[in-house]
Amino acid sequence: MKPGTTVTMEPPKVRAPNIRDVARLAGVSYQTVSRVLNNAESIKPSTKQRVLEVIEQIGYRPNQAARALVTSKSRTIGVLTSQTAHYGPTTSLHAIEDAAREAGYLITTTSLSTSDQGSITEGLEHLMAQAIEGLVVIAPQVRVFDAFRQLALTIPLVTLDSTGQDAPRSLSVDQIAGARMATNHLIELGHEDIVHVAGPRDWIEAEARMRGFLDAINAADLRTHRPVLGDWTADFGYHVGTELLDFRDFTAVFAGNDQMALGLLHAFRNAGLDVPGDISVVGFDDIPEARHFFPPLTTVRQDFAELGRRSIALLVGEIEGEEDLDHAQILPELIVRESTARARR
Amino acid sequence: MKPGTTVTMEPPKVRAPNIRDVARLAGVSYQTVSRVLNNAESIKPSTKQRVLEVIEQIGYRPNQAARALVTSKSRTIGVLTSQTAHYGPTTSLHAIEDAAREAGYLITTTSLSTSDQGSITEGLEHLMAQAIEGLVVIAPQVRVFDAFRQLALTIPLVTLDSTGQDAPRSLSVDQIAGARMATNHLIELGHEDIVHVAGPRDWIEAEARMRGFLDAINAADLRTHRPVLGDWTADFGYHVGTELLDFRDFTAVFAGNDQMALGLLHAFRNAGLDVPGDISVVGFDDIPEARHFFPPLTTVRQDFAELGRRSIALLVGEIEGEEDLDHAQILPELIVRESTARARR
DNA sequence: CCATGCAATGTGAGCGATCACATTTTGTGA
DNA sequence: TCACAAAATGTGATCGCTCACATTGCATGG
Repeated sequence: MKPGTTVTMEPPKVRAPNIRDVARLAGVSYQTVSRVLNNAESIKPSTKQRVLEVIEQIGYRPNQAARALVTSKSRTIGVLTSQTAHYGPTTSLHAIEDAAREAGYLITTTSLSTSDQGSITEGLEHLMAQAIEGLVVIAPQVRVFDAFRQLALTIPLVTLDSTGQDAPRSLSVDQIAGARMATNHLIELGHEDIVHVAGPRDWIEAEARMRGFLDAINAADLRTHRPVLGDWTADFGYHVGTELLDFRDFTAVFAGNDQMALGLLHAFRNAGLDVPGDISVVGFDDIPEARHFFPPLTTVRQDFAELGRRSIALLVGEIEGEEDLDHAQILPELIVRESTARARR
Repeated sequence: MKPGTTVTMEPPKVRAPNIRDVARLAGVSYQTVSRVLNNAESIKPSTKQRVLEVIEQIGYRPNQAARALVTSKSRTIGVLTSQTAHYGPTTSLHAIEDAAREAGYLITTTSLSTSDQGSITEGLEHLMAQAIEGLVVIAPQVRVFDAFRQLALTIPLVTLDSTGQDAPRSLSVDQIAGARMATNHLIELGHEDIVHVAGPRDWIEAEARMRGFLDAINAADLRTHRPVLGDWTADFGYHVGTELLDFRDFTAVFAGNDQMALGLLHAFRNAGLDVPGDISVVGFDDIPEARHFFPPLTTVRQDFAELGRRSIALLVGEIEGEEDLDHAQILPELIVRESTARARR
């Protein structure tokens, strides 16, 4: 085999303007230009003006790599998210991007297709290779914390989780309260046999909703079966709905999210049952489509955008060493529509 | 120099190890370490091995900023996306992230909350400030191209659009064909009065679907009203569905996406109409929930993940100067479920 | 009129890597 | 045995910027 012939293409002569080009054209030193770029104080307004004009004129853009190299600050925040196209995480992500951009930070996202330890570690490594200054974990699974600890990472971390106790810094919608609200709503309607279709085992959110459900059940001195563990999809809701009808007696279902609720509605309809006449169904999230389900879904609304914004506020605060950060939980809201009614007796 | 005389008691800085630390510990020059990092050819296996061991041992991570500075390559791809939590764009985005990571590129995303020219330009500027080497535009609106041209950007661009003619490099699901398939399906069922509820005016995808619809209508010598322009949401579908019933005669609706179709189903059901008995409805996208709508929705499936993967293949190919890139359109697929039936006469 | 002090601006060094080229080591055939 | 090319490794310069410190300009007061 021939030795690797490295095809070195002649780089175009057109080099991007640098700080010295600006300095020369403005008739100042490069340090003065640097001061203008960094809003230093002792700069004569007329000088600043002149420099800014040159920058504008030649379309100068500061080289972030050079800046990052010398300051060892990347101004980049990493986001680790699970690879789901769900409404909640996506909405939060958009809000995070907006908020970060506004705070002058850059976002790099890595999504996890699988939730095994290996891919989590790999995703984290990928982000760390970019020298991120902070990390946001959306829809976190418990294992993320293990991976984080294992890598002995020291950057600030904010998780959009639920319990607020696993991670030192976390932020969340109070999902336990939300689940309690949903369950109590059913209890108040007279339901005594309520099934909970939960999310996957290792999702913190799933666990919190389950806990809220069980809290409410216990407080009302009711009994229940062990919650069914699902995968958040409508398909799962449909299948479990079909199966449930075969071997369980119940008058209401509290689904861990709206998609699974949709599948349940489908299954019950197929079986000739009326919702809410025969069975009441409650979801969680209040995705924009929930009000157009048949019947329109009673669910728990979460403010995902607010969650995203606050997570960045928290993280940036921590990166920049501020005190008194706002960790308060966000309260969800019960939205009663037409999928719930008094229990038949 | 005399060994032993210099007591190296440097104050242990909390500095991350650099290439020279590795070199010293491995007993080679920094250049050799660099060669190992970049998989250069002429490295003795034993040397390489030793260097890799040191790297592993002290947890050395190459500094991307320094590398980017000297190579003027950021290995970063920007993604510009609209701030919607919709299934399609989100799925593509995840696929893009995966594919990019695999190709050794980093993704930074910017989402546009509004679609005015200003915010598009701002979003592009934000990405350019990171020296991105390529740009992927998801769910592009026509104005993005104007902004791109106006900034006189010279980096490779791939758009996940539909028509494939506005941009020099674009990749798409053949949405015109998809819309034609959906419409022909209705025509074959004997429908003669078909309404199209389209997406927003400045979305290329909306336009392509509209064009496919009109093509099919014309080919069948049918007449139709001017399509209604919507906003992709279920809410809009619901409202327009209610209004349509008041002043138009039709037996079928082709909705620009599944969400609007869901809203239409809701509106028709509210009016006491049966789908598909009285009215047939077709959607577009095949979101995972579509099969659980009431009734399960006939729709056009797009392979969003494949689209995302191919967009990165295309972009990376272009960045690295390859030839023979695959621009072939991806064919969508008609999924017939229960929301369509023969026209009543 | 000059020492003083502060505001404004300039100079040299270096962040951590790669590039181009220089140098040493190794392998080969005459 | 030795010239000599190829393989392996080393040295100096440099990317664009910020840092720490040095220098200049200019009003002020004694």
